[in-house]
Amino acid sequence: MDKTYQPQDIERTWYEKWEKSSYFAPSGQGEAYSIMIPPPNVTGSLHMGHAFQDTIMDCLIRHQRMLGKNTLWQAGTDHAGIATQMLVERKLAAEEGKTRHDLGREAFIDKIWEWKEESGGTITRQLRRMGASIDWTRERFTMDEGFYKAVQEVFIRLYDDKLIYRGKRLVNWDCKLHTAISDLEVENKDQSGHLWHFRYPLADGMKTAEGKDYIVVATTRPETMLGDTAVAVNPTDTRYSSLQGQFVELPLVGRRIPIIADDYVDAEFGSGCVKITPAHDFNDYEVGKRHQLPMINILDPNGAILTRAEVYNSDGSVNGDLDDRLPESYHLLDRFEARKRIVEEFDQLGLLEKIDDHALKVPYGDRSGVVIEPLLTDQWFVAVADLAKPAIEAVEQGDIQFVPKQYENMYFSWMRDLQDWCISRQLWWGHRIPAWYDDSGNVYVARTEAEAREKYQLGHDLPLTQDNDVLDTWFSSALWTFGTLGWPEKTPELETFHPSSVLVTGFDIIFFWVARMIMFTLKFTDQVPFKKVYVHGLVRDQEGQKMSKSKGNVLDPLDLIDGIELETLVEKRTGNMMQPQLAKKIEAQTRKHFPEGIAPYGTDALRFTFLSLASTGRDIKFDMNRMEGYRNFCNKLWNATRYVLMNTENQDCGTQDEPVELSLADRWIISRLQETEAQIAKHFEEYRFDLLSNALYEFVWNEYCDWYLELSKPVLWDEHASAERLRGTRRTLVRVLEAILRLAHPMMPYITEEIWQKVGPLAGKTGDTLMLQPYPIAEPHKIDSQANSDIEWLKGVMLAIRNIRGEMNIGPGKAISVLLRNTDAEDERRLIATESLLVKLAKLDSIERLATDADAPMSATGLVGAMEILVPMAGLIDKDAELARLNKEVDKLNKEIERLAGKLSNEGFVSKAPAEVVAKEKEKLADMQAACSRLSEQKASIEAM
RNA sequence: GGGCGAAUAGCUCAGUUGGGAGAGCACCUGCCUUACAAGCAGGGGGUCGGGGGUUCGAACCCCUCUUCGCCCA
Repeated sequence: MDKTYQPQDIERTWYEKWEKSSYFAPSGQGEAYSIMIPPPNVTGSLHMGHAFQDTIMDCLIRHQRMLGKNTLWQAGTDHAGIATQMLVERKLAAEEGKTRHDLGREAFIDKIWEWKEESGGTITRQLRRMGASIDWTRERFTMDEGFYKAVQEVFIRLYDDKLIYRGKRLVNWDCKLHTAISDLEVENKDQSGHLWHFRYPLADGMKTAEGKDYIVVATTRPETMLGDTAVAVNPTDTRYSSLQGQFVELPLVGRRIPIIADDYVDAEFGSGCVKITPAHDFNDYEVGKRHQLPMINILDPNGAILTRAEVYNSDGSVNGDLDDRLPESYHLLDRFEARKRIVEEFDQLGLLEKIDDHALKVPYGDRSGVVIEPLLTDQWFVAVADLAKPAIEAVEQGDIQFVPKQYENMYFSWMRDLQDWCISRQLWWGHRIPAWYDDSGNVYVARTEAEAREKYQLGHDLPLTQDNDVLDTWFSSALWTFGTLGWPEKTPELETFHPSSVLVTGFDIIFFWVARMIMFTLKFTDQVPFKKVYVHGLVRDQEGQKMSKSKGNVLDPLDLIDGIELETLVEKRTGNMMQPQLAKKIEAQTRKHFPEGIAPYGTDALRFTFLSLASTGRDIKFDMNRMEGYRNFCNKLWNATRYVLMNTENQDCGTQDEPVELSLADRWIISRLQETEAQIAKHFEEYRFDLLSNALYEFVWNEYCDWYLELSKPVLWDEHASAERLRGTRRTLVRVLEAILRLAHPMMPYITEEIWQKVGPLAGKTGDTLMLQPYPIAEPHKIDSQANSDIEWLKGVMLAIRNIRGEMNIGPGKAISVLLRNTDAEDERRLIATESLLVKLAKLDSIERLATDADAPMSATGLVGAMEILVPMAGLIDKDAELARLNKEVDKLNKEIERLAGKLSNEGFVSKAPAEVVAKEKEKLADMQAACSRLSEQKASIEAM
């Protein structure tokens, strides 16, 4: 083996071997355990969030596989409607100078498929590098034929059950992409804008309480006034009580609109009057519905002013009564141009009261980057009220449990205030809505046109055209757990692996995905989609910022695995940017954070880092220093193995269960292994990957390496040791290491597999791969509390001696003599058991006992319980150094004694605290007082010399 | 404005019915000791965001304020 751990040498070959050997596929034996990957975007590449999430899933699935479950981890990608369409459109424009309209719908979709075949697999290749033990033979894509069948089936059944309807509703409209988009795709940005205060003249000669012939409304979007259909005030606002039910004359358009009263209006804000534009604002839309106001749409799909407004009644039906004319000078004027012009015109008319600066949130499309307009359009909706009820109950009753539990509140709060879900998108790429229309606009929903004719008994000559829209990608994602297992067919996979065991996901998509999966899955399978939802935090950069391409702080997980030169990293981060003006800043930032580029850390170190960061918090700040620490941990494990192999290969390790004699150290490390196994099992149970990885780290480094390997040396290097004793130690060395490898495998699959190939056989294990070995389970009868306390005592003695060496500057090479005083029977017993170990590990010339009252030569002193450890100072140290050291100790003890004495002299504590707590404190105080007086005596005697 | 979350060592974070403040990294000192300098040994460092309350006892429970983050209006 190399002297240092070199991850790049071992990773690739193992993954290929595992995959080729079908180790990832379900075993077909045992209880089923399944995880469905949250499908990443087919256009995407692996980012830190994926890598984090996939590490957790892989850790879970490998653990369950080793526990003997019939495990399925199924992966796939979603078709990402907008993202994919845009990507291929850009490519088409760049390469052929064409738009999708030049090609037509079918040819364009063919182009997308071509692109998908060539480039769609990036992320799955990257997943392999992460070591993800996915059953690739069952990889799914939301646009697969079989999956489309499930999507259609769900749509048709929901429609037939009246849970899907089509209607004219207000949606988030992207004026550049010409489609409705979901709330998830809208990014609200803080911006400083203005609040324009307009005077609206009162009709019919009415006057306000103050005698004015107008009222003032304030708006952040003046252009929408062309579509106003009311002015609202708070019903309790006495300033306007006489005006409720009266009318204003809407300037520029001359429309007569009512003054209504509604609680929605905040009397304290502005003038207390609000203009109501139901067709262009979500709040106004609700107000309009409450008051049966007409809705007047003034914008076209580009966000320009229409030549004629579209007027609807509050139920969405066409209103032919109201005047639909718009001022001619605004026709086809862009919304922002119109805004300017309207403000000017109000000013000229003397109707502009004032302009205030105003901070507001402006919605932007996250793909297009343009301001989103609420727009009245014909869209398909899912009526979610009936679906939500069982979905809420499933969580209330515990059929689905969130981990951590607090996220259930987040889920409930959203589910109890649910809006109907707009599922149609005006795109070409996606699942086309299975609905047909005749010339008079009647809707027929069926799988095919032929089926529609049959189902609705339509004549062959009735012309039908299919709906042009496609479904929201989340609509298909909501079927992911059962749609990918073959539903609506009753497949064996569906029978075995549904419901899935756990969903691993970020809290940011609880609403958009998790909740919808629960609703749809319950509706169509009468099963929950998953029994648990493990919700993890979001990965952020070292400054706590969200990682995003425009901020230039993204890290590619593969660069952390393979390493990357600084210049390449800078180029990667600043090349091909949406906002090139940020490049300089990003370059500087990158050079500051990664002055040397990034070293190759390997997959296992990256995975271990993710796991150790997976606590219950919402933010995960990724810290390169921690990853370096865990790379070092891999190296530690590597080198511990080298030591074990050097001392066991081609030697008698008791593989055939020959008789052995186990030393105290052997019994101790076996005992601690059981405790560690129990701890790890508990942490797995509770999804505490941070505590889990920490428990492993602690055991491997601080116990196995720091103590057990050292304690094994005196045995293995002892020429007089018996065969049983040598065998016992060798067997323990390899067996414990082999157990460590199995314990660690779900976290660090590569290094453990590589090492296990050598260590496994020495521990008597057979099998081609560590992956399929049984996971270690604690055996409580092997917990040896006496061995534990004896070794703790030994550590105490070692620590006392090392402390004296360290502080007295006695080099590690220099052997010293030790005197022991005030030993009790237990100390004596332990001394006999460990003397040879102490002599070798602490590098001692001799250990001698002194009678309890005997005088000692001038010595440095340490305490283990009541036992004094004296290191004679002759020729070694100066008096002052030892006195300083003792003073420090005595001061520390005195502080603690003062605190405890105070506590125990408190009447309240002694009478009210539990008796065992009081007894413990008393004992502690007595021990410390004893220790303090011993050290003080020692101080006095040194001073006297 | 409403809701949620966070604030513990220089940094990143643990801290499980309330009972002696921890880890890793960084720092200081000494060591190339035959597994490992990506290491070993020893050491220093915290008013647990501020204030108030409950309690014999609070990092932990309650109230309040401050700062930061996210979601919603």
